[in-house]
Amino acid sequence: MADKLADKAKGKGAHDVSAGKPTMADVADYAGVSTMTVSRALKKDGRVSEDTRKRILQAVDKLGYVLDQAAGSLSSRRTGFVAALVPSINNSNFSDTARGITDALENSGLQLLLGYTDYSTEKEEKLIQSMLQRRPEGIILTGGSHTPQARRMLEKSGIPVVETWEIPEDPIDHVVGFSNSEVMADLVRALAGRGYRKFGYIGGTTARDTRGSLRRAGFLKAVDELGLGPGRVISFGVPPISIEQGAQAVVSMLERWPDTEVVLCVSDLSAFGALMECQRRGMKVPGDIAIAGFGDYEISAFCHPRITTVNVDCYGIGKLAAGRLLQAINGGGVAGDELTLTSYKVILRESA
Amino acid sequence: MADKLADKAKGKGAHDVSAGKPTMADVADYAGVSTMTVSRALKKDGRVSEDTRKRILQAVDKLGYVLDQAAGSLSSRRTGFVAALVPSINNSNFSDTARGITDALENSGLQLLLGYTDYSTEKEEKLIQSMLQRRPEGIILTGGSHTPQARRMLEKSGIPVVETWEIPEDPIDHVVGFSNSEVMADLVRALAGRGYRKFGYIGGTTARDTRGSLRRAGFLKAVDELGLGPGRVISFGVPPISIEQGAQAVVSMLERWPDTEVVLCVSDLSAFGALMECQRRGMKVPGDIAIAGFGDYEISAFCHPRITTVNVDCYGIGKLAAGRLLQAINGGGVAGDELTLTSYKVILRESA
DNA sequence: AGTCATATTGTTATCGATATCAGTTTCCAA
DNA sequence: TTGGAAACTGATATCGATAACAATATGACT
Repeated sequence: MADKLADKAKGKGAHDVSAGKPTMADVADYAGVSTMTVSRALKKDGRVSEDTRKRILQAVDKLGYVLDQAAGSLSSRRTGFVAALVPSINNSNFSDTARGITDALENSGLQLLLGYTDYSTEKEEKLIQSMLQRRPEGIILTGGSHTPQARRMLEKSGIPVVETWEIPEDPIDHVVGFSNSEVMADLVRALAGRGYRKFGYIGGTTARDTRGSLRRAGFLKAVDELGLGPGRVISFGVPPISIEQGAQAVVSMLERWPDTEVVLCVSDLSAFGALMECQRRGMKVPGDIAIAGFGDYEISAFCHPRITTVNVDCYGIGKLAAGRLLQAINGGGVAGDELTLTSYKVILRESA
Repeated sequence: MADKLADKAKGKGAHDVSAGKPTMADVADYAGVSTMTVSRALKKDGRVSEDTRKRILQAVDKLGYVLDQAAGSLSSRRTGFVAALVPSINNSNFSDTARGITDALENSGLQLLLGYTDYSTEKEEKLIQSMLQRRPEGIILTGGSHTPQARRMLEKSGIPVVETWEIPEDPIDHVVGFSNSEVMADLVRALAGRGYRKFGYIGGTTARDTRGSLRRAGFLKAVDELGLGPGRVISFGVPPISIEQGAQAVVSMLERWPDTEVVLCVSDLSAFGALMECQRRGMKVPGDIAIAGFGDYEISAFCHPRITTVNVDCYGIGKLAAGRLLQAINGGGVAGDELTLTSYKVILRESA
């Protein structure tokens, strides 16, 4: 009733244009239609006559009206959000994936909620919880390791989930990724094919970076299968992997096993660090020692010598994952497989 | 009244737990309190007795309840969103800024909505429009160039705006940045101090990357002021700036002005490309030609030779911008200046 | 002319939380 | 004891949009 008084004060039905943000009701008043018609006019699919639509758009422009999606979400029960969690955005592999997701979402009307886990499942759990409060219509994760609580929340949420960048043993829902161990093993085989025999590996230690651990496992397995003795492994600290760590690790490698012929790195960044450190010490790459990376970062294609690596189509992972999510959200049932294997390619360049 | 019937059908007050997502009312029922008490219990500041809080949290856990922030936003009129637009996330300078923003927002309870403009003011305008529909409580932009429509929308929105990475002539609201031209000029002076006299510059052409244009302007101005004749400029295409462009541009530079002593680049990425290309051609850097970059990317500190550059504290820009935004959102009036100049530092290394 | 499909617009009832104000209880000082 | 502040808790009325269904107009077709 306070409302009625207010209305009276301003003149019945004449919503006050000057004060506060205009609402859809203001626009409706101004255009002489109901809010429902305004609502319809503002969506592309709305069935409204050209004439009234024009009138409404004029009113919108005149009043400077901006649709309030929070209100819309509540009543339509569709928030138009999609959540994606990546370990770090300060890593061009993952930012490429984020870009792929963004591009795939471009014309879907969905808004991306991006979060960084810092390679920590605990932080991932917290993020999942806070993301779910926004009622996203789907969620994209990196990797297959999650806390039990995180899994529970995701399962209960009832929204489609896409895990990326790995092939989890026990997937939650959809998967778009590749086998890190197998890809690394392929790289080992390719290099063995080039004649290298004494293999070294540089990578992180912790279980925190599961993809890194898988790559190391793939390295060890392949070296072993080729009968090239136990692989030589130098570990450094926790992710994020930096160039500097690669530089330090290659020094340790050379101290411990001076006759190492080729060093594979968990990431192009560490490979680059290793390469530069070798050059700084006057070593020839690949003459004195060969170096290979993982991830096909831009630098690897342009540094000197160019770095042998594996391209794992980071952008494509994001694009496919988001596409799969859209299918699951819109199409309801998904056609075909729940598992999408993404392509990868060993890229032999000059460094190994 | 339909409500009452429904209630009756299920048994008065006994919200159906098994079906659909539980709401706050379900939790309230289960815990034997009102929704208001549940609401209070779920915020840290809520004044609820320890006893009932525990009971409520148990109910939440039991029912697997997840707060719906869309509904909360509507009634509290606070969405808890902050929007940030960066030109590209696939550029470590801007992803560092994004990281700074994220970190500053960490414990504020605010959720970041991140968008990529691809260096286009048109796309920025579209993004601003769609972001505003989410009713963010503040917005962070990169750069000072915006479409008139974008400015209008921002001004009408009534939320605090922070422009970053530049000092706009006509700021919308708050600014956290530095003078791209002045910083580049400083770099020129520092290199002139090292004895270089014939200056070249590699950078983009378009007005699209205003920061790039400002840097070039600063270069030309400084070279001129030092009486070192007109600077030699090689332009390449539109952003994003790639390593490859730097490699190509340095070739053009050497063809056109073979006696160039030092080449400054709009970004470390192009500097790196130029450096590698020179090495590939057997040129000594800095012996035959010196190279400098801008932005202090990680590679510059580790490549061989290390690249002389300018650090512009990308992370700090993000952190300060978000801090400033928080002040404006919470504190209401902002203490002190609307303009925050961020620090920068010329870093002389081996390449120039 | 009458019937029915189509196009357009309106009415009503929520969506799920929180602000606000109003009770109720507790506890302590006088 | 008792008044009254402080601590809790609850009832009610929104917040601003949209779904679902209803109503009306328009026109085509038999």
